[in-house]
Amino acid sequence: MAAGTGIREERKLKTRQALLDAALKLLEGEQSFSSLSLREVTREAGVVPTAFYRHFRDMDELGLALVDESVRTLRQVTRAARQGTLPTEQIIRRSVETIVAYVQANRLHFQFLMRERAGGRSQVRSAIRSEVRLFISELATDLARFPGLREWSTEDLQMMAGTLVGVVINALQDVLELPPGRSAEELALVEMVSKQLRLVILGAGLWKSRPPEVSG
Amino acid sequence: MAAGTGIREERKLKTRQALLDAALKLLEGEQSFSSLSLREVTREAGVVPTAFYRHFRDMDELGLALVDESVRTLRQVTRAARQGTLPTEQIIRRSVETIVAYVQANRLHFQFLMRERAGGRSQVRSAIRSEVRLFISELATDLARFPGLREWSTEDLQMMAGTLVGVVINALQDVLELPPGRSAEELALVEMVSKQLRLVILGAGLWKSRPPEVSG
DNA sequence: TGTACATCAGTGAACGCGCGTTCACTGATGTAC
DNA sequence: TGTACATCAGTGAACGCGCGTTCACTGATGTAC
Repeated sequence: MAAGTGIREERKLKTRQALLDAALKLLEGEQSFSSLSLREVTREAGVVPTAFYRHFRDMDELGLALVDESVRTLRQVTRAARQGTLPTEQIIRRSVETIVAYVQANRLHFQFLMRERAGGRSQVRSAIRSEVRLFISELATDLARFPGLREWSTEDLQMMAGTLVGVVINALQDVLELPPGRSAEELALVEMVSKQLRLVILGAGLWKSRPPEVSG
Repeated sequence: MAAGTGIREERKLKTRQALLDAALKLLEGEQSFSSLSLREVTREAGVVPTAFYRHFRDMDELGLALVDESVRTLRQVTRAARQGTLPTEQIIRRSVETIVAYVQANRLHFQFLMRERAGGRSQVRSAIRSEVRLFISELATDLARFPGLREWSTEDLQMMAGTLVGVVINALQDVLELPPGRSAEELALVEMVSKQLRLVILGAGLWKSRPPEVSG
C-alpha cells in the first residue's frame, strides 16, 4: 500500500515552489533573470544553496520552469480574454479591462514574460515567442468565424490577429511600468488600447483579401 | 597656442569608444547588459580593468552612454523613415524596407535598445521609452498634416501614431531574431508589417474622431 | 502493529575563481618660460 | 627652438567578497517482513 507515501514528495514540491517563487520575487525589482544568482534564490527561499540541486540542474533549468509556470498563467488569461469576443466597442473595452486586470493580478509572471521575451536566454526567449505565436494562430482561427472575415486568406487572418495581439502586448508593457493599483494612467491606457483595437477592426472592414498571385 | 593639444584627448576618446564597442559586441550573443562585468568589457577592449574608471564611474554610466549612442542611431533611422511618408501602398512598403535595412545595418545598437527597453535598469529603460514616446509624438504631428486627419484630436493622432509605431517595433523584434542576411523570412516580415500598417491606415479612413465629452 | 534497513531532501564545510575597487606607479603628452 | 616641470591615461599588484559546485553528513520518511 502507498497510503503514507507522499509526505516526502509533498515537501519536496513545496521547496521547489519556494525556489520558483523566490526567483520571481527577486525579479520584481531591477534585477534581470540572467543576473540572478543561485545563492540569492536559495537564500530568499530559505534553504541552503546545495538544496537547489535536488530540484534543478542549474539556473537555466529553473528559468524554463518559470516560463512553464508563467505560460500556464498566460493561457488562463488569454482563454478568458477570448470568451465571446464579438468586435463591438463595449466588448472590446471589456476584454481589454479583463486582460489588464488578470495581468495586474499576475504582475510578477508577466513582468518575467515581457522582459525575457526580448532579452533572455535564447531557450527561454524562443519558448515565450512561440507561445505568443500560438496565441495569434488561435485568435486567427476565432476571427475566421466572423461574417466579414470568412473569405480571408489564412495569411491575412494571421496578419490581422498579429496586429491585434501586438497592440495588446505593447500596452501591457506600459501597464507593467505603472504601480499595481488601478490608477488614472491605467484607465487612460485601457481607453487608448481599446481605441487602437477598434482602429484595426475598422480597417479590417475595408480590407480586400486577395489570394496569393500565381505567375504564368 | 593649442595646436599640438589633443593627442592625449584624442587617444582618450578612442579608448572610451573601444569600451562602448566592446560592451556592444559582448551583448551580441546571449548576454544581457546587466550580467556584463566591468572586467569583461575592459578585457574585450584591450585595456586593464582600472582604466575603466578614467571614462565611467561604473557600468550603469556606460549603459547610459550606450543608450545615448544607440538613440543617436535611432534618430537617424526614424528621420530617414519619415521623409515624405505619404500613405500609399508603395510608399509604406518602401518605408518599411528602409527601416529594416537601417536596423540590420545597426543590429547591435537595436538589439541593445530592444532588450533594455523591456528588461534593463530603470534609468536605461525609461530613457529608451521616452525616446519612443518622443518619436510617436513627432509622427502624430506629421500625420496631422494629412487631409483626412486634419480635424482629429491630438489624443487620437497620438493613438494612431502609437499603433503604427507599435506595429513596427513588434516587427523589429522579429527582424532581430533572424540572421543578418536578407533572407526569405525577412522579406515575408516586410510584407506582413506593410500589410499591418495598411490595415491601420484603412481604419483611420473610417475613424470618427470626437472631441472629449464635457459633462454638464 | 513493530522492527530493521533503505532512501533521499536538505545540511554545512570547503574549494577555487572572477568580480569591483584601492593604490602607488610610469611615461608620454602638455605647458611655461 | 630647448629645457624643466605638471598633468593624467593607462598599468599592475593587491584586497576582500559572493559565486557555483564538491563532498560527506543527518535524520525524517518510506519499505519489507
